[in-house]
Amino acid sequence: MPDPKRPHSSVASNFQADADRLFVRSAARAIHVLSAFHEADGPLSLSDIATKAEIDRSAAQRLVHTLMTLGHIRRSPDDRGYLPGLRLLDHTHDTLRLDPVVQVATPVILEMRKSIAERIDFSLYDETRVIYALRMQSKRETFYATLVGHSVPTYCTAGGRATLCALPPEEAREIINRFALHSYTSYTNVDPDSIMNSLEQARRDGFAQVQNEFVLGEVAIGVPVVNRQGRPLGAIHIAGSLSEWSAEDFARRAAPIAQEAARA
Amino acid sequence: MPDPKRPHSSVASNFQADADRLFVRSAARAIHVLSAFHEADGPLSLSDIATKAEIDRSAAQRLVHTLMTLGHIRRSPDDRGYLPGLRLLDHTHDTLRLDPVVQVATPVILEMRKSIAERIDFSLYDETRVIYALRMQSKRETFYATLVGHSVPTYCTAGGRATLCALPPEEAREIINRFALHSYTSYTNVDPDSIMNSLEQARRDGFAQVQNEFVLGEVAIGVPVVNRQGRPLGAIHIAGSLSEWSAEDFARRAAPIAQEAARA
DNA sequence: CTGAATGTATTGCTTGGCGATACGGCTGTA
DNA sequence: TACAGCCGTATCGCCAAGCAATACATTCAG
Repeated sequence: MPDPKRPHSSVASNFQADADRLFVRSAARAIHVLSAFHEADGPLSLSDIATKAEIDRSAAQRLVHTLMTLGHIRRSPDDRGYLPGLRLLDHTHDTLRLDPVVQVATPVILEMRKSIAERIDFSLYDETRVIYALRMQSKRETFYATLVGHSVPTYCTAGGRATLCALPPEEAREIINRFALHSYTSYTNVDPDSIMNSLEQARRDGFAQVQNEFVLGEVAIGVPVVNRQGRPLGAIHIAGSLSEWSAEDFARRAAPIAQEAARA
Repeated sequence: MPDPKRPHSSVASNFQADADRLFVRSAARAIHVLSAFHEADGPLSLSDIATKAEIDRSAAQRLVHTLMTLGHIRRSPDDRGYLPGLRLLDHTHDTLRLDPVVQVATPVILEMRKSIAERIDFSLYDETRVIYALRMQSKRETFYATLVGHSVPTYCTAGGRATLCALPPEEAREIINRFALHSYTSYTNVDPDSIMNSLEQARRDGFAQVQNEFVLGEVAIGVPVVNRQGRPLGAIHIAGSLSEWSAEDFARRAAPIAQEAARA
């Protein structure tokens, strides 16, 4: 029962099911502060951060102060708000460098690049999305979503479908259902049954192919990378432009390369 | 005066000059836990983390537990320790995507790639080091230090010297002195005066050139990217192999391209 | 000039986090 | 096969670290 003397109700226990005696709230709040930038498209003020992290301004002040002294947050160059700090990139490096999948994938991807000039990526599986971890750009790169750490949905991308098709169908379905399916282009497939069919097809072919569903004018094929038990760890994918390739030619050319790479 | 009843002396206030009433120790500790992986070369156990983060096992347990529920730490695939979690890559993406320097550098770098086939990188200045933020690999890439977030010293790399030469000499000197100068190769220049001379040279030429000092067989040139006040923000650098280029040819070829790019 | 932002600083109360300790399960070895 | 030494996990009582509220100096827009 809430203590009437408490100035504010403790209803919002600030995330995390209560009575987890090992959960350190301040630590989680610090992470929430950093995560506030996920929904940002420019520098954030203290109040912005407080809102997005769902804490009060005081907490935001303390946490931002702390994270700033550690280099994980900095003021924006024009002194008009806060930005993620460069020290975060050190953790990036650790994450990639220590990831066993990335470790073995790196030389293979570098080798692949010799056989095909298109854009090659390696991404890691994270349930409803895959996260770009290694990127080899092609000569003609237009948009700038070419950053490491970029993540895309599993249900409508070649790399994503590749990982899903390595799962038991019921698990894949569960993940697709969990998603708020969204039409990125007029070609995006948002029907769960139809997506399941694509997975079935990909399982037969040994690779997933997607055209126009996420980015218009793009054709991509993806091959899953699985562990010993057959569970997906990530995917290798190759993307090309539909103005240069027919879908069939692209698959014929790229799929064997990716498949061979995935075998290693 | 220390209370004799306190079971352990509070001498070690766990980093951070005391009496900073805004400093949230638990938040800092969480970051220290993540930073423990900087000195790791494989999965870490709880005790490893405790040691490297300079906290006790209990604290490590609580913090790791918390960070794990947030996806910033995970168990290693073979269940033999902890690794940095994939959620950290989301912060990577934010850091790069929101960085104003990266924002303007990206299209320029992508454009550059059309004119030269060697390895092109863009890195951000962080005092004693520069951190790789954008990477365009060349065809023949051998080692796998090709990851985003990788950082290298300022004093003996082309990108680093480029940023230093944009600083007032006394500041550059101060940063060089702060460094434990280390010979990466037998060619590494570890004499502060001599490094200062290289900076002077780079200032005259408009670009910094380094051969063999950090990686044997490699020649690289770097051009600083500065803000309106002339302070360094980062550097564009191009690296090639000494087996294919003479130092002079490489500079003649690469420097103008990089300089033009830096101007934007 | 005013009103609403910004970032910064202070304070007293209390609960969240602390550190010690214990435990069961592996693994390697003596 | 016993044992020593790790591992990760779980519990508990105490108290200072962290909390929320509040106040304030600046800056900027209207």
